Amino acid sequence: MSVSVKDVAARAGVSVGTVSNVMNWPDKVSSATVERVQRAIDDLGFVRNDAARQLRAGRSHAIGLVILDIGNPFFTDLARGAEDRASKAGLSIILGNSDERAERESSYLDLFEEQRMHGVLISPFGEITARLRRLRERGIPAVLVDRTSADASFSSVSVDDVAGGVLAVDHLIDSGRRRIAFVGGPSEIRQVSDRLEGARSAVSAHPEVMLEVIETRALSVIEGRAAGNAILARPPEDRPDAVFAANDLIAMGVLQALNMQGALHVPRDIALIGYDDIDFASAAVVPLSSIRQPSAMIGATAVEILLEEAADPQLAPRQIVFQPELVVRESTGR
Amino acid sequence: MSVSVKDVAARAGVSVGTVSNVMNWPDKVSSATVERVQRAIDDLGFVRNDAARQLRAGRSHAIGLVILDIGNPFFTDLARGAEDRASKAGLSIILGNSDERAERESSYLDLFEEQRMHGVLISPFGEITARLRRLRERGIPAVLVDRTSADASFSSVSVDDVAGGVLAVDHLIDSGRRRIAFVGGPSEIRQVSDRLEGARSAVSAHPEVMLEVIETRALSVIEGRAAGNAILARPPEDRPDAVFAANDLIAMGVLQALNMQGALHVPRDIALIGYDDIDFASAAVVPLSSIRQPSAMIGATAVEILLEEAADPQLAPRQIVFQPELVVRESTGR
DNA sequence: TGAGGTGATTGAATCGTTTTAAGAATGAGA
DNA sequence: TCTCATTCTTAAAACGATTCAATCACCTCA
Repeated sequence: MSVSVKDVAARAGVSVGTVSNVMNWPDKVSSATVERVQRAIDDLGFVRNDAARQLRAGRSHAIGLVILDIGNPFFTDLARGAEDRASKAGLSIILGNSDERAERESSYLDLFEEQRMHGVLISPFGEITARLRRLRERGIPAVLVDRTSADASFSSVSVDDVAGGVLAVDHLIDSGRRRIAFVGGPSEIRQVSDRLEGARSAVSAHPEVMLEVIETRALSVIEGRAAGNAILARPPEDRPDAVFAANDLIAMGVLQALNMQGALHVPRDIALIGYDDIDFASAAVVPLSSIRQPSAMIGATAVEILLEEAADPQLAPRQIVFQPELVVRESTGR
Repeated sequence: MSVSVKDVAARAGVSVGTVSNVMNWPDKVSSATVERVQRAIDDLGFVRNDAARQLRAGRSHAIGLVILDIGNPFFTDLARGAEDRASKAGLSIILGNSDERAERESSYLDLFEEQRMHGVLISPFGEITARLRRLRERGIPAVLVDRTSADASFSSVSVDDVAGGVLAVDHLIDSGRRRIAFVGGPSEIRQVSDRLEGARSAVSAHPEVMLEVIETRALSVIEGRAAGNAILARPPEDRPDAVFAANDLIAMGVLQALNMQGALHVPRDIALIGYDDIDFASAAVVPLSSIRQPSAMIGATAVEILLEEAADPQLAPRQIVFQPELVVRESTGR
């Protein structure tokens, strides 16, 4: 059923070793032989068996990537970046979606260990440091993405959410806003608390600016709309003149609520800035200002570090932190 | 560095064959031995090497899935359904995103052939029938998802988009609308033309109902908003009283345009129905009626068929077509 | 003519698991 | 005591690509 190097060797009239050399070290083989073997490969439609290669090599030619949520554009962009970088090194990416469930995360790590992956990239959900440590002992390096390693024992590539919060609020203040509401939650989510911390720190430099926090139960459009309606219900003098939403979904909800009645206008009465810069942000009724994270770059950099650690397991872990970027659109204009 | 069956066997004081039996055919081994071997496995932290298993088995324990667009919730839901069904059979899903690029699609097929996958699920983009045929000759079955096979030489699992068009327009007619506009495009996309065909067929049974087509250049929010503005610009007597959008993104754009000015009201003046039932549909300012496709079911069914074909390559290809479902929300109320 | 060198090719060993035929141990029945 | 079943267990042979020491062919130069 299947064609093997043996068949190719027989057809080309050479030994299996030579066939292997043609594929992996063509310089070692005379050009006449290369051509003859190549023709045999084409004639027979030979495709090498990766399992056999892997067994011999001791490790796979793929990198495992476990992400938290495949529905989140941030992670799919990250995966794309990782894929592009990996394919340059002749490696492929195996994508796993943990869906924020510890048992799924764990079963992907099992799979990746069984497959003797070249390395593992993971945005961790559960407590997996021990697992990763064991993988490393077995020669499979791991790099954290979008999270930092608590004890710095693993390399990580993440984004500075505190700086993002500063960026957003500084922009609001720069454009003349003085009463800022932070909308988002729950605050246990690190991204939320970091962004809020950034907001607080930006405000602290301006005594004339006030910051209030409107906590939501989730980072969804629905919750954002509820918060927006709550703002609408207040007497005008109690309303903020700017909203910093913890992510774009919240911002879209707030925008819908404020615009709905026609009583208030974004950005005239209230400026609005979101976070993540998802595709929908630019397609909103009023295009949303937002904070963009270099998602693809994170993926690419993580692969880069992983490759270096795979080549030299002695390397000290590194923590890479990217800076987010302000994207100004209509929703914070005047 | 790595622990192998040999090490386990040595520690448990049995042969490697027995260790293998403990893992794969525990009934063949006395319970005392099972326990002893199991302890050795745990003590040493043995994880079997999948490459070696695969090499011996001749095929991998994974199914390859190539989708068109990882950013589209329809496909991620489909992937989730496939994953759940596959894991019940002890198989894992390797997800590839072709991004509607022929060369990426092709390179995933290369990868899957090198890996001697258990089978391949694919929503095809380019012309790949010949490739799939070769895979089948080599013992790797393939099932098409979200597309039918032109010559019925492969099994497929898809959704009846024509029926979806009928569902949508019947619902609009049932709720008293008489002047319906279909908004979507480009018409080369099969989904678009099928849905329009369904709309036409629903209208043809009602001589009092008119259908017009407003073609867009893409299935995006922006294009939808442009179409909505075009409708707004018409004199009131020329406007449709219902819009059937080719997908939810278009529908959201139309909704934004119509609601923006406050001149028209959805659903009072114009009813609006979308297609796909994405998460954002229920979170829109006016919750969108839509046509839901059983995405997860498609994935699960495709895996099911694939497994049957993998077990018996002689099976005749089957074409499974699912029926879409009407989801009524406010946007088509009165 | 023969020693030495160079470059191309070979063939056997190897990776870690599963499978299978053969072997050992135990017990039952004659 | 011997034979025949019945369990369990073993050892060796796959699977297919890669690697590396060994061999071969050919050439150069003393």
